[in-house]
Amino acid sequence: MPTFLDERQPLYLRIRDDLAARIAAGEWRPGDAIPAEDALAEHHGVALGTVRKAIDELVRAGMIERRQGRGSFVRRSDFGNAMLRFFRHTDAQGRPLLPSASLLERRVEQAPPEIAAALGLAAGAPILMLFRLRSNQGEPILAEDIALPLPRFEALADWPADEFGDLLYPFYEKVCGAIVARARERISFGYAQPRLAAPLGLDPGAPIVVIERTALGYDAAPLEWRRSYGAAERFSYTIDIQ
Amino acid sequence: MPTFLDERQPLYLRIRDDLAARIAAGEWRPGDAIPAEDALAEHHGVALGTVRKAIDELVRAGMIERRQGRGSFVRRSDFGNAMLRFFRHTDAQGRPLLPSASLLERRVEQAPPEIAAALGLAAGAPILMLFRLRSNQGEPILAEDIALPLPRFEALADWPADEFGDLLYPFYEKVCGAIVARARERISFGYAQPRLAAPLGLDPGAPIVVIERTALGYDAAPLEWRRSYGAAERFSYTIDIQ
DNA sequence: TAGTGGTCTAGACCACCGT
DNA sequence: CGGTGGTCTAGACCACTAG
Repeated sequence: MPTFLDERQPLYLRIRDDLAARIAAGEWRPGDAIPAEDALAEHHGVALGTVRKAIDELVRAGMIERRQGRGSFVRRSDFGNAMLRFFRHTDAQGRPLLPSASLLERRVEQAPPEIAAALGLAAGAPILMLFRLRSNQGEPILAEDIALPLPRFEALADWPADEFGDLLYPFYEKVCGAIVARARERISFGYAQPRLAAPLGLDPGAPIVVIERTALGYDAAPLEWRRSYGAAERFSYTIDIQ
Repeated sequence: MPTFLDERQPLYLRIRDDLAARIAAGEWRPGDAIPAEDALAEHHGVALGTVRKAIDELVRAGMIERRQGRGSFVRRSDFGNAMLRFFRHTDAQGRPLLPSASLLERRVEQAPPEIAAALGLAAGAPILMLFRLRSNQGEPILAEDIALPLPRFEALADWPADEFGDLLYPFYEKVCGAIVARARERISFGYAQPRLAAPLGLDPGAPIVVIERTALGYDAAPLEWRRSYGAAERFSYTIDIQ
C-alpha cells in the first residue's frame, strides 16, 4: 500500500500522480510495460475502474500507451524529426524524407541569460553548445543551435562527432540516460545572419523561420534548449482548432 | 428507444454518435443543456457509466462542456479572435486587446478552383467575398479575404456594412443560423502584394504570414474559407508537443 | 490457454448548484 | 432542498495477444 500525497485529491488522481512519479523516477523506461490493471488495483487497494481512470489520464497526457491484450506501456515520445513537420520534404513518391545531420561546431560555454533561464540554470553556468545542419540529399533544410547543461551531458563533449547520428534524442538516452518526454516550441520569424545564411545556402538577410524549443523530461525538468532556423519560404504548418 | 447506426460499434460510441448527430441537426444549440445523464441512460436503455463515457468522448472532441451540479452544455466554440493568437497585442497592463474590424470590400464572385475545393463547391459556384481589416487603436494588425458560399449566406450580401461587428462567427449564427464548430488552419509565409501592403501599412514585398482557414460546422460541412495576412515580424506562436 | 485491456452493469455516496 | 455531474465499487463478460 503506497503512501498518498494529497488526501483531498480523488483516488484516481493520486494513483495517476503515483504512476507518473514512478515513471519520472525511471522505475519503468520508455517501452516498458507497467503492471497490469488488476495488479495495480490490488496494490493501491482500489477497484479496477479507478485504476483505469488513472491510466486514462496518463494516456491523455501522452505518457502511456495501451495495447489491448498486451498491456500498458510507457510511451517513447518520438519527435526526433518533429522540427521537420514545419518543412515537409517528400521524395518523388510523396513519402517523407528523414534528413541527415552533420555536426558543424561543438564547444563548452557559459550560458547566456536567455538560455540559462530556459534550462533553469544560473546565468554563466557551463553548457555544451552544438551547431548542427540537417540536409536532404545534400540540400540544407535546417540549422540548429543546441544547448545542453553540463555536467549532465558531459559525455557528449568528447564523443566522436561522427557517432552523433541523425536523431539526437535516442542518442541522449543511450549515452547520457536523459529521456525527453515533451517540449515547448515557439515559432517566430527573422532574417538570416551570415552565420546562418552560408550553411543554409541562403542570401544574407533572407527571411527565415525561427523555432525555439525547450525539451523536458518526464519530471518536467528542462533537458535541452535549441533554436532551429529554416527558409521561411519553405515553411508550412497545419493545425486543427475547436 | 432510438435506432442505432452500427450494431458492431460499442454502445458508448453509438450514443456519442447519436448525441453528436442531434447537435449537428440543431436539436440543441450552443449554450443549451443536453438531457441529464440519468435521463439519457434511461432513454438509451443503458447504464449510467455508459452514457458518461459517451459524453466524455464529446467533451474531448470539444463539442460539450460539463458543469458540475448544473448539467452538460453544447459548447460554443469561441475562436472569433483565434487568429490573433498569432499576433498577440496587449495593452500597457498586459491584457489582450480585441481589435476592431472594418469591411473594406464586398462582392459576389464565382469561386476560383482553390476556394471552391476548400468549401466543397463546384468551381464557379457563387460565393460572397469579403475583404476586412482588423486594427488595434487605428494600428492595422490583420487583413482578411473571406469567402462564404451562396445562397447559404445570402443575407450578408446586402446587410449594412456597419452592422457586421468585430466578430463574424456570432454574426453568422445570428443572421444566417450558421454555427462554426471547428476549423483547420495552415500557416505559411509570403510577401505582401500592394493590395495587402497598403491597408496593413507595410512596404510592398514586406514579409507576411499567411493563415488559411476553413471553418466547419458540427456536421463537418465547410462554412467559411478565409485567408488572413499579418506582418511576419510580429508573428509568434507557442505549441506544446509530446 | 492464460493474461491483458475494453465494455458494461447496477448500484452507492459525494460535491456542487440553484431555488 | 432536488437535481446535476463526480467518484468509486464489485462484479460480469468480451476481444485481443502471445506462447
